Parts: sequence; structure tokens; C-alpha cells
Amino acid sequence: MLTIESFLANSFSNAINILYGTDIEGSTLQIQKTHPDFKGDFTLVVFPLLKVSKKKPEETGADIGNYLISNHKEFVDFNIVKGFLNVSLSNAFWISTLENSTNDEQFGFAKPKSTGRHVMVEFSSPNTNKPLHLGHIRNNLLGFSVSRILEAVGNDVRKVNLVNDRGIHICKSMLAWQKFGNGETPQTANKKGDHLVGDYYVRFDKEYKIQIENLKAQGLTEEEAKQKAPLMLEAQEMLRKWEAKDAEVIALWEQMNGWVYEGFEKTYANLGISFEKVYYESQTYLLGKVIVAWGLEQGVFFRKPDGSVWIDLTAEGLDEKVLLRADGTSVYITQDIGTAVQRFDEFHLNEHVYVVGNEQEYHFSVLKHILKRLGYMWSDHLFHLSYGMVNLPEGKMKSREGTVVDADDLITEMIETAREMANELGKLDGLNELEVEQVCRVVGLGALKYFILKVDPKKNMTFNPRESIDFNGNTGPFIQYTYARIQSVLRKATDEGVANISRVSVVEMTEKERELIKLTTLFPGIVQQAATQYSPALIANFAYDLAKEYNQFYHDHSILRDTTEEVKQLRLSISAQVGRCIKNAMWLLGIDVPNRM
RNA sequence: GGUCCGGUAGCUCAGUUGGACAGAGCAACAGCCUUCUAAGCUGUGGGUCACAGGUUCGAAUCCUGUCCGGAUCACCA
Repeated sequence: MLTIESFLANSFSNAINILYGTDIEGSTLQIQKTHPDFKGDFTLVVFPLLKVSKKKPEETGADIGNYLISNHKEFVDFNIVKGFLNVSLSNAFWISTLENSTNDEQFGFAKPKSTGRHVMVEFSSPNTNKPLHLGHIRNNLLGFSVSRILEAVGNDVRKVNLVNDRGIHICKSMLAWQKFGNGETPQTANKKGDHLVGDYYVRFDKEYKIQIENLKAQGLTEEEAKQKAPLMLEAQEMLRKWEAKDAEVIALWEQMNGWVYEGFEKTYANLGISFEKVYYESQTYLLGKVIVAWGLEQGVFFRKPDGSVWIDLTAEGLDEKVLLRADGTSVYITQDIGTAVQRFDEFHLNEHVYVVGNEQEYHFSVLKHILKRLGYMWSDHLFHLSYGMVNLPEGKMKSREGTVVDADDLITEMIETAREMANELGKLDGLNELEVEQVCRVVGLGALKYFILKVDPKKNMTFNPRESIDFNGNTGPFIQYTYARIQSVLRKATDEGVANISRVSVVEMTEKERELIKLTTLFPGIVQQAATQYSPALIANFAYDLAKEYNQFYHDHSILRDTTEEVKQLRLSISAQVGRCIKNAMWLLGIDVPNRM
């Protein structure tokens, strides 16, 4: 199937070839949708072609325009404004384009696994000492959406999660529970397990601070106090016991992590997020040591007098970086080296995407350089999808100051707001409780997901819990509403027995009708672009533009009334196709669309 | 201090590999529902694209410098 982009590129380069005897490189061919203020469907920028035509812009444009309308039946008209050649395509062309896609439910998507490429996307990666918050939500939504986008362009995608389930921070909540918990469990506390554990993490910090203050009162410096506080010493002792596989500590660790996993399960389910595979650091943290030993042998790494192992990356503009501590234990990056090698090996990966915040850019830069030095050719195919922070109007979220927006709370609030809104508008009359519940969930989550995904991943964003989430304007619900409207019309058409809409006769079309068909043809290209740029935001913005355009069309066109059969079929067919594009675009964002709302 | 990212309307954000007079939404104001869903549509006001140079037919976009904000430069993960 020919995309609109390649159809246009072929036509223009054919014209240029015949007229000027030159093959044009893709980059000098600048084709864009014609600016709304001018007549035409697509515009060729002729400035870059003056070198080969050796004529003025107007003459060059006229040459090409004339050639196209006399040799390609799809082109019917053209005009030239300054250096811009605006061409119009025939109604027959647009109608047949529409017809070709009316039965394609997967419109916009490539054939599954058609590229033969294996891609792994790692995201979420929570710590098991506290519940998920707004920052994790951005991570999860991005990772999930990017996975679907990469899948939609034909890759075999594997979504994985690497849970950080060990380390001193985990011991802190364990210790606090042991000391102050009195055997409390999620059941007795009637609380999600991740929240319960998170409370003890906060408790640790509180008690720890008191101890520090006491020690400072006894004359110790801040630094000394932090190091000598009994709680910290105990936590460190607990970590040593964990590493020595002390039965009691391991049992406590398993119990508390179990609580957290149960809690995470619910949050993931609420968000509609899933993984093919979950890795646990407790099982992978020793990976990479063998590779480091080998690299040391090869002279890629070096050993310092104290026994620690390093790599010198000053040639790459970075610093020296430690890979093994003096006592032989590994650090974070050691594990990442190990898991990367293991994964590329096991799954024959062509690409590995890490969805991790931008504060770890340095880390991933180091990781890539190390793997390259070790001779792994695929190191160029590690991609750090680095996203910006989510800030509150007051600034950064700080867990210690209790300004963190909790994921579960936020989801609940969104669904509640959706319900209030729907009630106010009288949208839910005639639906039973189950249907009401479903619509509010879909709409509430749609609002949240869209709000986060419409922003370019690499940008920091501001989230105002009270004001940010809107249900009107450039929002998820606006797009969902448009979809529901379309379904409503299609239902009505079926009820009225309107014939098969996959055959559309050629009739005169209004500007809006042409514009809508044109927009839908751009969808496959947008998906491609979103995949190359790892940007769900492109999909989100496309869906919005399309929905906005459709609502204008809907407002001043009658679809089922006062129209001929031909016009009815055309408009229904356009509606169906727009609905399909919206549905598929939203699917790529991980957002459901309701049949009514 | 070094490196990376950002600075577009009062607020939140778009702006395709440089292209036509910089666009949406929110907020404000004024209109449109006996007719397919008004979570919609239409209109008004709102800009020195941080600043200064440069490159070119053309710069919000590329280059240089300056200012502001963020991240990072741990034997933390």
C-alpha cells in the first residue's frame, strides 16, 4: 500500500526528472500540507529546486504544476504563491483513498512483526519501599505508549520492568516496621501494601532525623551524626545480613516486598499497564561481575591500589567511573552492563529502550561507552528515552515534605471528577451502574493519560492537581467525546438501514470533507514519525487536530438528514474512518474510547 | 566550574528534516441546543518566540555569545 507521502514524492520527483533531467534527493523535496489560507491540498516548496531548474521560482512551479496536471490524472489544479507550488488532487483520488481504507480496522499500523526487529522496552522500574507517584505515572504511560507505537510500526516488542527490590532504602522501611510496626499488616491496617510499607519508610526518616538532632546536641557535626545515628547503623547491619542470606531478614524482606507487589499490581491494573517480563534486582545485581573481570583482563578497565576496578572515560569527555568496589561488590552500572549483555544475547535484540528520567542521562551515557569499549557493536542501539520531571506549581515534589502526588489517589480522583462532571451534564441517564462505572473510568483515565502524553517527553512539565485536569478543550475527553459522537451516528445509520458505506460514489465535496479525508491519510506517517522520535506527543496532537476538525464538520454538515444517498454514504464513510483513526491513535496512547459518554 | 536539556500569549502546551502574516486549550468577554451527543461550535481581546549578533531567497527552528531555569558531574540506585 502506497502512503500519501511516497505517492506525492514519487509524482514530484518524476516531474522534476522529466523536466530537468535530474534525480532529486529526498531531502530537497519539501512537501507539506497546504496552509489553510491558500487553495490546494499539498504544497511543494520550490526554492530548493532552483539550482536544478535554473529558472525563477514562479516558472519552476509552473513547469512542475503543468506537467503534473497533464500527465498524472490525480492532479487537477495548481497555483503558485511566491515560491510555493500548491497542488490540488481530484475528488476521485480522495474518494478512492477513502474507499481503500474503509475496511481496514488496523489502519495506520504496519503488519505485526513485519520488520523482523526485536525491541525491548524497559520502564516503570519502581523501588519497593514506597508507592507509585505522579513521576512513575509519566514513566509508565510513556513506556507503555512507546511500546505500542514501536509495535505498530512492525517491531516485535517486549515490555519489561526491572524492580529495585534490594538495598539500603528497602532495609530502612523493614527496620522501621520491625521497630514500630507492632505486627501491622495491610489487612489489619486496611491499607494497600505499598502504602503501608511507604509509611514505614517515612517513619524511618522521621526517627532518623530525631536521632541526628540528638547527636548534634551532643556536639557531633551534621556529617558525623548522619553516620553514627543508631538507626542508620542498624539499617546497614540489616543490609549485610540480607546479603549474607540471614533467614530472618530474608523472611521479613519477602513478606514486605510481597505486600508491595500486591499494591503495585492494583496500580498497574488501574493504569492498564502490563509487562511481558519482570526482572528483580535481587536476582540480577550480581550480573556483570564476570564481564568486568574479563574487561580487566583485556585492559579495558584498570585496578586501583585499593583493589577497586575503574574505567577511564576522559577520552569520551566523561570521568573515571567505578565498576567494582574495593571489597569486590558491584555497583549499579555493573548490573546494567550484565543485564544488557544478557538481554541482547537471550532475545537477539536489535534495540533496547530504557525509559528513565533525565537525571540519569550521565549514567546511560557511561553505560553505552563502556559497552562500546568492551566491543559490543549493539551499544549504539541502546536508547535512553529520557523524560523530564513532573513538577507541581510550588516546584519539585518532595516525598519528605509530603508534597508527592500519589498515583492511586490521583487515579481515584480523576474517576470521581469524571463522574461529577458527567452527572452535572446529565450524561449518564439511562445507563446502569456498571456502565456508569466503566464510562467514568475510561474518561477519567483518558483525561489523565492524555494530559501527560501530549507533552513532549523530554520537557519538564507542570501538573496542577486542581486545575490541570480539564475535560474540555485540548483534552482526552474531548477526543473520546468525538469518538462517541461518531459511534452514535453510525448506530443511528445502521438503525435506519443505510446501505453499505464502503462504496462511495464520486460527488462534489465540501472543504471540510476533503480536509478530513486528507488528515486521515496522514495518520500512518504520523505513527512512523512517532516511532522514530519515540514521541507519543505526536500521536496525541494528531488525534486532537483530527477530532477538532471533525467537530467542526459535524457542526455544519448534516450526515443523515436532508442529504442524498451519495452524500450520506460519503459522510458516513468519512465519519467511520475518522473514528477508526481516533480509536487507533488513542490505542497507541493506551487510552480507551467509549461508545457513548 | 564542566556537560546536557529547556526559555513561545496571564496559565498549560503545539509549532514536522529552516518555509507562507507564530497556533491550540484554559482563563475573560459575546453569541449558538423543538433537528445525527452543547464534554460541542462561532466570535473578540491577548506575542519584542529570553537577549544580541551571524548564516540565507527565507530563522521560533541552524551557528556564536550573554542572561534565566532545571538536571548531572557518588565506591546511591
